[in-house]
Amino acid sequence: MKTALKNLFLTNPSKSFNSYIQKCVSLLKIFSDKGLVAGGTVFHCHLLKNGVLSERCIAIKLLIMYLEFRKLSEANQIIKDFNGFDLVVQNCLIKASIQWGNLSEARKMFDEMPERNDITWTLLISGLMKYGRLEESMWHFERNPFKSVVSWTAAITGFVKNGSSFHGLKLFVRLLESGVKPNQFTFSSIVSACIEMGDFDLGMSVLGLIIKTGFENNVSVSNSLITLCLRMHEFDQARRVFDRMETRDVVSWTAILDMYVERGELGEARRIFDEMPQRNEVSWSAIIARYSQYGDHIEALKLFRNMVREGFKPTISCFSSILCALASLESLQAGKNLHAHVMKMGIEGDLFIACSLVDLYCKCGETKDGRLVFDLIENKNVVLWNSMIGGYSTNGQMDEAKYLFNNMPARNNISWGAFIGGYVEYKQFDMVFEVFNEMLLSGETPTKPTFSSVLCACASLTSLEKGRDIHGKILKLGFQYDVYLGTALTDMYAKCGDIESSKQVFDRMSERNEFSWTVMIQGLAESGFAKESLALFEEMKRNSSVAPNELMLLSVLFACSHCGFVDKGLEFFGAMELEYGIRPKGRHYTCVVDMLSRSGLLSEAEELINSMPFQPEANALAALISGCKTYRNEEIAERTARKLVELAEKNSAGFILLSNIYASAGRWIDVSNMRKLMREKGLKKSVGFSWIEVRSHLHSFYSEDGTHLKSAEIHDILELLRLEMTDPKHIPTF
DNA sequence: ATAGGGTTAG
Repeated sequence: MKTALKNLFLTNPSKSFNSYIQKCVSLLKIFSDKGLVAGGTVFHCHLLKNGVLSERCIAIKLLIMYLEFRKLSEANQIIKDFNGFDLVVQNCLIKASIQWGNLSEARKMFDEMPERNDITWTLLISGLMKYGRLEESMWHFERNPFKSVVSWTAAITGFVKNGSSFHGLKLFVRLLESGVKPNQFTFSSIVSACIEMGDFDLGMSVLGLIIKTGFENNVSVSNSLITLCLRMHEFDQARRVFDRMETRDVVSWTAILDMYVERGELGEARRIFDEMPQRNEVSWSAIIARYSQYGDHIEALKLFRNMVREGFKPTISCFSSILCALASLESLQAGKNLHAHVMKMGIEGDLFIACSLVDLYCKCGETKDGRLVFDLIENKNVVLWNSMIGGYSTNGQMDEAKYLFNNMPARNNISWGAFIGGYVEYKQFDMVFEVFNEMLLSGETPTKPTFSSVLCACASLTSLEKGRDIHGKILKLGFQYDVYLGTALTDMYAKCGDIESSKQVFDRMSERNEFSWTVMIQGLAESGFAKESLALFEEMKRNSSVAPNELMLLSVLFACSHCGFVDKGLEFFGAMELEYGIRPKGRHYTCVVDMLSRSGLLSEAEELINSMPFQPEANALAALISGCKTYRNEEIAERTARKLVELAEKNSAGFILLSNIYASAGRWIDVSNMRKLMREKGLKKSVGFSWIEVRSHLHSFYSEDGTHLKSAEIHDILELLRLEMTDPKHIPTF
């Protein structure tokens, strides 16, 4: 930009007029492409001063610039000065109307034009396609007297971008039959169609045609071919295409960068990124998006800062990646700052941005602000609806989620999944299965994450029957087990007590992550297979790159405790911080206290409690008291009980345990005192409930009675049964 | 005027 300006001022308009005009034209294009409103306006004055506004090409470029800036009055002024509407000016206006989404205006202008050229027709055809009006577009295409490659390509591209690749291909065949020669744009589009249809073989036969017509060395065609190979996971082939290219542009580099990212080789990708001969905002977006997708949000933010520092203007996709990173980090303040920035740029109406913003606010627990963003968007798409429903779901606002779900104009399987996920997270399992069944009845196919959340519900209910049923459905759909689904199945079987099936699923998984190992180790430990659990933990340390985590160590300690491996347990406990860098939490202490108390090491257990850097869990004290009971140690029991009373002042868990201990000792007066005290303090025991399944419908019963619809009837029947059992002479009267 | 790389929801 700077050099272009300097260059211009060195040119004398009176001496080399043509070169001067050409430089002005290219500068105007820069102003309008980069959206430099102020610079463009000043440059307008400069042109006025030099008296070159009457030059046709200058006036047109100026008009295009003002249309780009949406400065309508300035644009109209230029049209007036230039003496009205010729074909080129009208084409510019049609293009602007389409860009601003005013299709009816574009149609009106088109219909009223006295003459039209190929560009006019193509503008309308591609414009209609852009807004999904396929039939209307084709109607014009068929009537277009100038069927050039460009209009053919516009129509083909329109089909591909609207997900009708097959129609695009049919049109391509017609193009070949008509004798018009396809160009590099056409081929790029056709390769995209193959990608969209997932048809690698078809892509390869198109490649034959590309070579035959001599386009194989074209940069953009090669770039699409790289993407074709990437999508089909033919990474070596992709690299071969890249290596064969004579010239590569920033797109080629970005595509190959993405290949390494896709293979999970982020280090190699970063190396390529750092060594790329040229970068643009898309290459930046690509690497930033991937860092965020791989969970390194901090690095993504650092890269974003570097990008801005190097003077690149972040694109919409880049903003949405960063907003997504901020959502994952739950940094509300930074998110709000970026929101302000987005508003300043005037892109808050973009659907990608809006979705990310809704997600950001909801992940930070601010569903109201999320809703504000949601309500401001006029043309909502499914994704936006789903974001909002998902936001309410994760925040437990199921009534709001339900209302939106019932009133959305169009649902897809992700909407169902988002809605069901909320019920899973907030443990309303009867609703989970009700909605899930409704989903199946509606003919929607659940996605993998939906299956895994429903499996999680089965695990929580320990409903093996339902779990197996879901497993069957997954098999029937022919889903490949991915890590998430495999882990969910492993967990479900383990929690439902079918440890054999659990092990089977785990053994068959081709890829295992931290969660997979955790659920299996935990499953074995909690099902009483302590030795196997410990062995698996050792195997993981030996054979995988997964590092031990808090939950695994809890399972390992649990296993040691239940196997009576006191020494081994203490060894693991000691190694937690030193070897694995995990600071023991309350749960770990409780587990070790329990282990010591079970084996009669009461004073060691008491010592451990006293040495804790923070408040012990009430359960730890209860475990010790229970040990004292087994090994008859009144002294420690008394001291510990006093601590429990102290603790009970602060939380309800302590109260409940204490009253349970009193109850098991038969001290009913103390029990009733505790209950009274709890009521006075407003402490509430979390509600207990149980459930049964009748004809695949789930009935829940809460400890506060009367929540079941047929509660009264059930009690009547119970009374009948009781009578029958206690009074042999009683004859039931049905 | 037409094309290729990056972006949102569970």
